[in-house]
Amino acid sequence: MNNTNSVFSALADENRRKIIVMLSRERMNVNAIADNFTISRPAISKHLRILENSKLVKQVKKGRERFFSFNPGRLDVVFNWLKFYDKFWDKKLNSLKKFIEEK
Amino acid sequence: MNNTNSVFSALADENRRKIIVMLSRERMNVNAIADNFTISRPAISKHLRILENSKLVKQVKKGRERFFSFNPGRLDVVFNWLKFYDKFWDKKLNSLKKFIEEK
DNA sequence: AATATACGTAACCGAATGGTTACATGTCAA
DNA sequence: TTGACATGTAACCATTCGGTTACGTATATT
Repeated sequence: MNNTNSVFSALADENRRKIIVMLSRERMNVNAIADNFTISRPAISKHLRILENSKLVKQVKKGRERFFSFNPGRLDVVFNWLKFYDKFWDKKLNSLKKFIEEK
Repeated sequence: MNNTNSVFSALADENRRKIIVMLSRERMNVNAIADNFTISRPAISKHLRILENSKLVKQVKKGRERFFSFNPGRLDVVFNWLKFYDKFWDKKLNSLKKFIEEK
């Protein structure tokens, strides 16, 4: 699967988006992630595998645990695709200006 | 299907992303769209239905033709989701500044 | 050494996805 | 009004998806 496909389809699932938001705050092991869901741990494992293949998250093994963390750089795939529509960015300029000025 | 899901999964297909890019340049009828693909016209119709349900494109009937056009405002769904990760935007500020200054 | 913990993997299942062909319908053109 | 054209819809099919339960394996703990 090509990069853009893998990223967009990884993001097309609500549970996976939730995992990403969680991992953006702190790295977590599989059980810690699964505790936030009602679905089974193997189901979470599958989602993590998909996220990993899309490179939106990465994994480090530590003893018997696997710690997952968010790879924000991978959002560039989305960001770059969004750029195809220049007018979209024109419309966004004002809010982005505000955002910048607040920093 | 909720808004975010419908938009991200609409974007998860390469053919549909290609349709969006095409429609962002000009509105087109179904046959004109299908001419750019090797898959069948009914397959294109299905993709258009999905894009329409996600509100990424809209349709106007004119005689026996249906003209489809891109609804850029709908990309806000993606944009807004991307905002969950503030640090992502911090990193983007410089390039966006440039972009703004060029306008 | 025995047991508990943290995961992965396999096999399975129903539903959704992306494609096809065949046909129906509404509109334009001769 | 007959025929061509633009498109939708239905039925079908193989594959993928998101979930499950059962089991295997490596690492800690006692």
